[in-house]
Amino acid sequence: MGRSPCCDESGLKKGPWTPEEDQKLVKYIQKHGHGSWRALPKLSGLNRCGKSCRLRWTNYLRPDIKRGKFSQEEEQTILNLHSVLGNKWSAIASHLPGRTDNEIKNFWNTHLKKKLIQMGFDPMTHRPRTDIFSSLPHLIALANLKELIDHHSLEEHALRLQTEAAQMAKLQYLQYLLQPQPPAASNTATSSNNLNNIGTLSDIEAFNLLNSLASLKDSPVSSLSQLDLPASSLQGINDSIPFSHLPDLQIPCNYQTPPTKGMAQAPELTVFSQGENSPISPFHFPSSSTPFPPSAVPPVTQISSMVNNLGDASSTSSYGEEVPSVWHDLLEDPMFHDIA
DNA sequence: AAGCTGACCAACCGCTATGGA
DNA sequence: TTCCATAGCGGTTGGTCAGCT
Repeated sequence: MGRSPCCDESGLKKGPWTPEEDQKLVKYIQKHGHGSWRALPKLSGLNRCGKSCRLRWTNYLRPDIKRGKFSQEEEQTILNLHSVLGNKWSAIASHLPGRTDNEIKNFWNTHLKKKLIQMGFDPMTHRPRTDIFSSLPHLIALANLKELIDHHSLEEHALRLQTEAAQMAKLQYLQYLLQPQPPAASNTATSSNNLNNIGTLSDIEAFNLLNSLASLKDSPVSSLSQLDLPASSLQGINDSIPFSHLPDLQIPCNYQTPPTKGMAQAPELTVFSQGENSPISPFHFPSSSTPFPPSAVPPVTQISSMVNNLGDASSTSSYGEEVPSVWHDLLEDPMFHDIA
């Protein structure tokens, strides 16, 4: 079966568009609409294939396209939506008026993805990257890290903290989405929760978020019921979503959220390690400097930077423990560099 | 000044989905 | 139901430009 060639047909121009071509296309569409893209090039006098015309129009010439740098809010929205939707660029673009999927995709690939990687996150899962720890068994054997093990396996602890923080971030974000909005902050939309704050997050997308959270059920302790979610807030999503059939969400740590008072103040989150009575760290989420609503990113960066600082033997991390000096020795070892 | 490198982004490629005959 | 044309989407490529050596 032959796919009809697009621009390979004889004589059709490819490559960058000239201002004259742009003008022809815009003039034609303004006068006649695009109608059939296949027929458009002939009718408008363009020596291009219809697909090329369509892309040029939708990605560049459309009058409602917003150009220029992405704002902080847009960046945050992209991060939030990507953590839920993945590489569904058109779905993400539908929440950012004036931005095209192509533009968002480019922005992601050239900026946001790198940012996440630099901060130690897997840009696809928005979770801490574990690959940097994959050589740990070698390193432990290499450096005889009894001291580190005595320190309650700091690196494992840090890794666990990262994972927990990522999971909590998602829960926090879900909780944020479902919070009832104070009347003053609400707009005219019928929904009464913060789903409005990222445009119109669809029911399906909210459901996907819930499902992604439901996958975190490996360890005991917390459940959805521990979230500060008034039953009425769930109505804002969709009555047809069978919440009662969702698996009970299991989070591998305790966490407490003081009752939130509308949107004015971000909830403070204190992390408790499983089975322990005191907080495992002075770790509050979100920190005063992190943007709100949070994506999966902000809280974890604190721990990530702490892990990155492990090589500095004299530093005391936000974790509150002195970094074992053995890390310093380890990093000095030439074999470490071979592995790394 | 020339060459190199990396960032950026418009455009293309190829696949899937959709709708009409 | 099948086939085909078209639209839409996400991944990739390649040209341009700025900064650095």
